[in-house]
Amino acid sequence: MMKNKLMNRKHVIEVAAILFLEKGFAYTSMDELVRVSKVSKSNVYYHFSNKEELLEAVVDYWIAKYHFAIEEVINQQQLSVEQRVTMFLMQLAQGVQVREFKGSCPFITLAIQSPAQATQLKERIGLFFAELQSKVSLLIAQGVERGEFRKAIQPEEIASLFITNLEGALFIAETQKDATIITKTAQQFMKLLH
Amino acid sequence: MMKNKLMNRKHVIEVAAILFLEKGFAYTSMDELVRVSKVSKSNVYYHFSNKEELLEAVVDYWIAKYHFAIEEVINQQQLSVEQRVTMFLMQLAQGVQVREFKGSCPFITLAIQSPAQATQLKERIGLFFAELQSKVSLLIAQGVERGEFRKAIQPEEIASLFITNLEGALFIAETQKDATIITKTAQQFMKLLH
DNA sequence: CATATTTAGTACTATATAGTACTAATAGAT
DNA sequence: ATCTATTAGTACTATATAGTACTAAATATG
Repeated sequence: MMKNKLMNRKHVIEVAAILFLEKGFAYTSMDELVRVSKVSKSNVYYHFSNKEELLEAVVDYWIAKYHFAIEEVINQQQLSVEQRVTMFLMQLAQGVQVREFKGSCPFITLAIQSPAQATQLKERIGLFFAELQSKVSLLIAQGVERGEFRKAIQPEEIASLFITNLEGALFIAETQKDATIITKTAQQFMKLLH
Repeated sequence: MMKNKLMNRKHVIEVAAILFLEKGFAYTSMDELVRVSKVSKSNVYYHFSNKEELLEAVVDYWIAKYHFAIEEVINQQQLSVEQRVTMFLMQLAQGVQVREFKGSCPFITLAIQSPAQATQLKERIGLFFAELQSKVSLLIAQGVERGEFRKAIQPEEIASLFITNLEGALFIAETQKDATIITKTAQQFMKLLH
């Protein structure tokens, strides 16, 4: 059954990653995780000494997943900035729909649901957004260089705006149960940069 | 002690409104609410048959509070649209700081933390944003009429963008513990409309 | 093969906490 | 003055659930 070491660990994280978003961290019991993942409780606690440690692993999982997805689209230099952004947002919108409009932004959703003492976790999420900011800045700068956006555009400031806009779109999509708003608002936004 | 009927009810809602945002709905016990509010447990349950009913009252409280604050700034017709928007955002930013960067947007924060079965509550919050959207549309349209924004601006679409941007700014402010981003991004945003 | 790591299973404990049941006092309204 | 609505207090129950303790088996690794 066990193909390779730590297979259960990874599986538990993946199941928890979905459950924590769809049902909420506080509303997901370890017993339910055991039931859904089909991994024994003793083994779950063998890998994670408590629920909060599992939550940290879940946050790391989402960060790694997003980092990977972001790098993948950014590196497709043959595409326009607008095309790459749209591609990425379509992935996000799909994820939101798959999760039935729950946990549209995994990071802020988990940060909000985490217990007050989980400061470490919140810092890591803060760092993620700081890194995202610089990546988007470079992308916007590239858009300006390539003539996609007008010259007056300040990459840093517009990157900040882009991210806040995206985050808001994710949560509004959640409340309105409409994932199209994610790509639509970004399209509108980029129109303002032409 | 009791000045007027239902004084405790109101007081409990106000205390819960803060506790639910600062500590989280799931992490706020009814015992703590009793301790902080200094209202007896029996009386709390006299007014609210369970915790979820209290949560609904809290959401209604925030909706009423925001509606009032929004109407108040919108109606100051002698001010420019930009001035009114900035005024309102400064109020929001102050609230975020007072709550120490917790629950920057009360509605989405509470919606995310509410139990899965609280569908009613989520619908009410969805409605709030729909109403907000039409109010902001009118305001943007006024900005175009008055020549503050360029003529090509489409009020509906830009209102949607403005709201997503604001929501995102609130949550990014929370993760970065920096409230200035709320007014800054809005300023940047409105620059794009000139 | 021998040893360490990973896994399952079962039963259990401890604790937090939502909610109840009662009595009795106080305030408001008519 | 009387009746109803609101309040406090105290003690209690029921339950969910995080985490533990143990045994034993299966798998990986050197």
